[in-house]
Amino acid sequence: MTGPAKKRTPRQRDPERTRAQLLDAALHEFADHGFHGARVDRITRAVGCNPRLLYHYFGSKEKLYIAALEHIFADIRAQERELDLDRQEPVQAMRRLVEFTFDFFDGNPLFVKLTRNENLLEGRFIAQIAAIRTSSQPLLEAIGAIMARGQAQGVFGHRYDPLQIYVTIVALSAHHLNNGHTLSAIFGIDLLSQDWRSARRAHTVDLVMNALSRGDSSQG
Amino acid sequence: MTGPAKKRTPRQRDPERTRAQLLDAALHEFADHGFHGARVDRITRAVGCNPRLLYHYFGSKEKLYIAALEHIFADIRAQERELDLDRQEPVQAMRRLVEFTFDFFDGNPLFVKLTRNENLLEGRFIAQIAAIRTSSQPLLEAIGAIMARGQAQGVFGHRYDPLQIYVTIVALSAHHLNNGHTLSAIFGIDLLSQDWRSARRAHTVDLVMNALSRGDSSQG
DNA sequence: ATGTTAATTCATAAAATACTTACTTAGGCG
DNA sequence: CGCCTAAGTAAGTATTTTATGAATTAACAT
Repeated sequence: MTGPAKKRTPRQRDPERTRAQLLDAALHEFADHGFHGARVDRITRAVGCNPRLLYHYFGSKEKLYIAALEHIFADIRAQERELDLDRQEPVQAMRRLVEFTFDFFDGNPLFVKLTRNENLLEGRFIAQIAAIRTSSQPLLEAIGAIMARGQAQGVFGHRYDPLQIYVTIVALSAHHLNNGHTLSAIFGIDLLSQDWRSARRAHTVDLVMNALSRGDSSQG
Repeated sequence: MTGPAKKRTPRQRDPERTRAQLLDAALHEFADHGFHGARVDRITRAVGCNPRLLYHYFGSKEKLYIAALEHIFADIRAQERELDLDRQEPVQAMRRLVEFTFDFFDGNPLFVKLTRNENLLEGRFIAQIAAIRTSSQPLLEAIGAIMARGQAQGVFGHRYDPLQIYVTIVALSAHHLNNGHTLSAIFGIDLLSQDWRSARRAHTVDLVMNALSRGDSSQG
């Protein structure tokens, strides 16, 4: 019976929450400014805590960055696992993968931005994250399996390298997000508008399905 | 002792050369580290000149960055103009455009890197470069013309939006360069190796031509 | 209640970093 | 020759930014 002792103010003494808030703020800061442009100070101010805390929980700016990177990559793994591609017909499975991939990038600007920055750094930190490789191997195998089944059934034509196909899907899904600002400036059309992105989605699905299909099926 | 007075070291008093060296060093520095990560000090040390000179010629780090961006974008314009797409048969013209685009990105890592960083900055500076929009309009028109001719001749099928097609070409050509480090780390395969890039080239040409063609022509 | 440990704050050290002020020298031109 | 401007140098400085050392406060088991 601790009766009135229960009155703990919610913000006080909540390490997990503080840590989570710091990580979330870091995610946004690194996404918006890159590793070098990110300011530790801005992160702590966004959370409303002391700079000292950041070092208490994460040790350094680098380690915080790595934690953020790891966190965001864990997300895509989780979502990919729900896809359940093996139980569907090849054509439908492939269409579903393409749509999922497109929508994932479209709906996760943080992922897109952090990945871009990590590539600017030549992948210096992603290599330090264990279990990043193992997570995506099943995906490649799933793609290979879909293609093999499709070929056996005669609905798919020439068999491409699964990795090429996956890179193609990602490329078509994400390039306009990765390079939206320069492309928009160059062509005077907003590639990041909802309209353009919707059109891009249809185009992406179209292209991939067209590439895999036998070629004598779909022409209108 | 004015005898050896002729000993003017070649680096002295050569403004054009110094300026060009600064710009070139800046190009590499900004490409390798991004705007925020770039160090003015490193640039001047690479040239072997005094920091003051950089400000003498360019005014500020920002203006130097803009100058570098402008410089690298001037390159692609010049090369694009040589393509001469209107005089070739549609299929060949399109193939040539795809190959050129692929090879351009493949051979210009500086362009790829600077573009990536400019997108990280949300295109803050590219908008300030006049005449960047006008330069790429002819390209879109050329693509539209090729597609119209191809359709009229019956060698191309359904007509896509030229901008979608161009973004597709660029996406397939550049995504593995833009995201090579993360993709390589994830899949455990070096996407930046010469072998993989060669395979990617064939794949890119294949996909684009396949997308445009009527679909009943090429299947082996 | 009390001693221990973890969480938090304060104050600031220490290192980079973009940019300047003040000066020197080179070389074209009358 | 001697002036004048542009090119170049030497040596800062003001400011920002990462990172800590030590004091303070809350939580919790005993």
